[in-house]
Amino acid sequence: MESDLSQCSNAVLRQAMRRLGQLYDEALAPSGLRATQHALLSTIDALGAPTMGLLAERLVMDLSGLGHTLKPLARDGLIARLPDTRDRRARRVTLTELGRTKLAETTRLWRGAQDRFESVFGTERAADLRAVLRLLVSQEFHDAFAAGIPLTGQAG
Amino acid sequence: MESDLSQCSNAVLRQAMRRLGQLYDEALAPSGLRATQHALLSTIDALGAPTMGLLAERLVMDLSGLGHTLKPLARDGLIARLPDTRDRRARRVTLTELGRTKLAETTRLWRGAQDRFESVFGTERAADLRAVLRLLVSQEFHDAFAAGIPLTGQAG
DNA sequence: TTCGGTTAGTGGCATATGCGTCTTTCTCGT
DNA sequence: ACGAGAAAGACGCATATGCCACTAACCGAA
Repeated sequence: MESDLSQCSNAVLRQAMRRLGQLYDEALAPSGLRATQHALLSTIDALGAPTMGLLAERLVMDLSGLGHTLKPLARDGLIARLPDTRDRRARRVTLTELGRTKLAETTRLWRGAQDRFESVFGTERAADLRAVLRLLVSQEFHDAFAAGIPLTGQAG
Repeated sequence: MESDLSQCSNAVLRQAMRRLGQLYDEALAPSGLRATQHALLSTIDALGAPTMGLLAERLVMDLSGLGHTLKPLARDGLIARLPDTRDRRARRVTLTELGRTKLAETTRLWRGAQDRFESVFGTERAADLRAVLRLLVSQEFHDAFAAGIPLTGQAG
């Protein structure tokens, strides 16, 4: 029937997220951090000392949601929020020494899960999946959806 | 670099979920329900009067997580949890009259979002995406991942 | 029948996120 | 320089979920 969950892109995406999230979380468990937290630390590290806004944009997250998510990491001393000297409204998020150490640890564990996923699911299939998801996350798709105009046929 | 988020299947999947979830939620907003709640009602309806366990399995959710998620729906009178006469431990989840009415409403709104997504993202691309995600959610993949053995090359 | 192990749910605790509202700053146009 | 409106976060509130510990029921084997 048309209400079959497997036909709803959003529902299937959510199920997949729960499943894969569990696998990655399991792999990262020894570090005490979740996969989402590793992604957070990793992105902060990659951006240097991003403002909340930039970080939220990169993670495709709501600004306030990001704020909530960062709290446990700040509480545990893995990150710090420094005031921006240029714009006193802004906050620069940075990794602490402890945060950098933790990131090194979670990165090692993450790589294990990532490699395992690739080899089991198939390197090519995994790469294709990421490509399609990246398109889904892209600004082009977002704009196209808002306008109700089909995406121009770029590689997906 | 290898820690680039776009290279992490799990991270990209999560970003895509946030993005798509927002679009579907927006479409369902007039009903006052979230996309996740519509999926819940829809699945309950499709299964008739499933036990919590069966429902959780179908939704690829944790049993207790499902219990929490059902609370708002029960509070608002959209579903009811009836004791199973055969097994007094089990609970049968069913839609109330109000729940059925609400489901009809959300289904209409959901179809709008679904159609829009298909036409913008591309019918074929959307179908392919769902197929890959279904494979990711499948028991075969789960078992293969646990064993560390590559999936046999079925269509994906 | 009775005891031990298993199964179905519940509740507490914690993270993950979005929305709306409020405060503090910025930025401009005049 | 001043005031209106935009921009960056902070917070409370609510849903989404998972893990663990605990209780109530079931189910076989002895």
